[in-house]
Amino acid sequence: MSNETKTPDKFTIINELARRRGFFWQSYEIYGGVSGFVTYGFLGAKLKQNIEKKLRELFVNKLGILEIESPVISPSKVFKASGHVDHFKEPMVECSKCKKRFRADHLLQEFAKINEAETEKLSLKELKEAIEKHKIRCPECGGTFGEPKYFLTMFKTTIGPYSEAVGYGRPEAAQGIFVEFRRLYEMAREKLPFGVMQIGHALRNEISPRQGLIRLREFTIIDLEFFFDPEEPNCFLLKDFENETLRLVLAESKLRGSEEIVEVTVKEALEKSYIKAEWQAVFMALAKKLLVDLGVPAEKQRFIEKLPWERAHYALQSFDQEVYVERWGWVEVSGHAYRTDYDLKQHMQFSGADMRVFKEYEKPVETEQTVIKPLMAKLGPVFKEEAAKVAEMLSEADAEEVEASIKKSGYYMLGKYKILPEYIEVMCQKVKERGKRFIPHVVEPSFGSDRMVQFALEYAYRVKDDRAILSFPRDIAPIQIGVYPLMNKNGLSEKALQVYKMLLNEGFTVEYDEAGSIGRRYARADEVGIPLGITVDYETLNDTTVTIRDRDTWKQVRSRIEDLPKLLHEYFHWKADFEDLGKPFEG
RNA sequence: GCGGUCGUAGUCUAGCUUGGCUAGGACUUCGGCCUCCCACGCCGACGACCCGGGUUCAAAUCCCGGCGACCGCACCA
Repeated sequence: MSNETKTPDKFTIINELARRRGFFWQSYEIYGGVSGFVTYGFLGAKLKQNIEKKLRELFVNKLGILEIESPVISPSKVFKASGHVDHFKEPMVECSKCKKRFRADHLLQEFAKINEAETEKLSLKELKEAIEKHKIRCPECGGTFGEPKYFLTMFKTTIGPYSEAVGYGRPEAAQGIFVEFRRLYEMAREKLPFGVMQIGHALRNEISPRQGLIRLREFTIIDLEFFFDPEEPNCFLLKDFENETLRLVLAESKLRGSEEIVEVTVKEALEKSYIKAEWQAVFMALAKKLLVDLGVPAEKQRFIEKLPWERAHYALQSFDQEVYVERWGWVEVSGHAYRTDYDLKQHMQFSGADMRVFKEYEKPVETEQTVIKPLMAKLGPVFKEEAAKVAEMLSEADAEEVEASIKKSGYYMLGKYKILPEYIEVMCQKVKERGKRFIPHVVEPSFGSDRMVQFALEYAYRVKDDRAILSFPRDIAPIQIGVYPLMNKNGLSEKALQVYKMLLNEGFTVEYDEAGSIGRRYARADEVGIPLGITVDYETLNDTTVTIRDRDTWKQVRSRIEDLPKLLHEYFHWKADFEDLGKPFEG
């Protein structure tokens, strides 16, 4: 604990509030705590669920997205194929004198002026040699460096009792979707475009995670893989979103050293090809809307384009959606990557499974093709045991090239084999193609669930009369309604409990509180962001009306108990405002 | 992982220099009183020296190690 009398910043206050009221806290506290792991209390868990629900409402239903759940542990092959084993690591060297660690490639870039594209290709051995060749010493103390070593940011484990069966904890949920592509495509009734989403835990062994919910070693990721035909890249929802504005920081600005924000409509962004894929632009517009719905104003959001060397290995173009927070400035909340056919192609290559889809032409295309037919009766006697091999090579050879060569010089050199005209028959074959096979392209919006929780808290937090209030949008508040007897006697609590039970049966998330003064209970409720408070007072006993209190304005209205279910359902579905809930009441 | 600062109830903190503690206070929480609508007041209760080792008759206090936090460096495909 520091002695400084600095006033704590918003992040500190929110994390303290979160811990005190049970939104979330660092896990394993009784053993001293481990950074990068967090436990959500029931308020936090509920808030997170509500945020995820909100995302589902926006992304899943309208687009017919299929939601799945796949394992966290995968066999090593999956992440070898995906490229993570190769890319999800950093070469580090340690100074033998002061023990400081540096990125080996960064040292070469800085002190030997070797560019990034080249340092990336170097092996550990080559890195070591390059460091020695350029006589690079520790920039801190001038000491020499030890052997370069990779730091792998994936969690590694073994599957079953055999240590050679290496498994990895997934650093993203996307691969769980790609590896199941064939089955999922079938479930999507073999039609493009379609999307698959999953919400689940992911693991990254961060070197030093210390920013609360912003950087965790185990976190909840939401990956949505949207598959489409690159020849039909049009988005059928574009009309609905083309006039939405996006605030972009383009790579070209960043190259000029500027973080200038250009504000354009979705339509303009596509016309000026700031964004390459229509679907990606629409997902970005949806992502912006999601964060607005979570309470983050549009002007506190931006999309920043990644420079080529900043991009993940799979991405052709990618934008990070960032939210401005007081403590750290702009922080990523979602990534929007155009992954092309990279992942499916890799898995196709590594697994041998065919990841292509079949697309039928409107009319079958008939083409005439020149085909070489090897005549085994001739090849056999000439090439003996090599005849089969020659025949195979022939059928794979370019027929037109063979034909041309024979016409020109009377023979064709197939590698070291001399092919004479009589060995083959050149035929003209009519081929009817009904369609073609191709690997779909993918755009991926990917959200950090925990960060959305953090940002929802940050933007919900305000102070009124020295009291903390979490002004969550009403549909993500963990608790919807508080029910309070004005006093704890004369039958008020019995009546309040009736109201409480009635609202529970109506499906609301309700809390009953009779402890302490009414003002204290309102304050407690404000602090966890309960939008409405219902108070049973002496008038209730006469005319069965109660007061309803608004968290944000502290205003109150009066309504009949029997009208509550209808009014409240409307309120929480944004079909009614607070003023519509009853007659104004002065306490 | 390195360097600096630091670790006392749910929270904020006093005590540490110079060892003597039955560890003090405030807020919160819980129980009670008060016709009580914005953390009112009054009575009462629960609750802590980060962990381990050492020095000592005696350790919250001194020493060593570990763990954790904050800030900076590095890292964040």
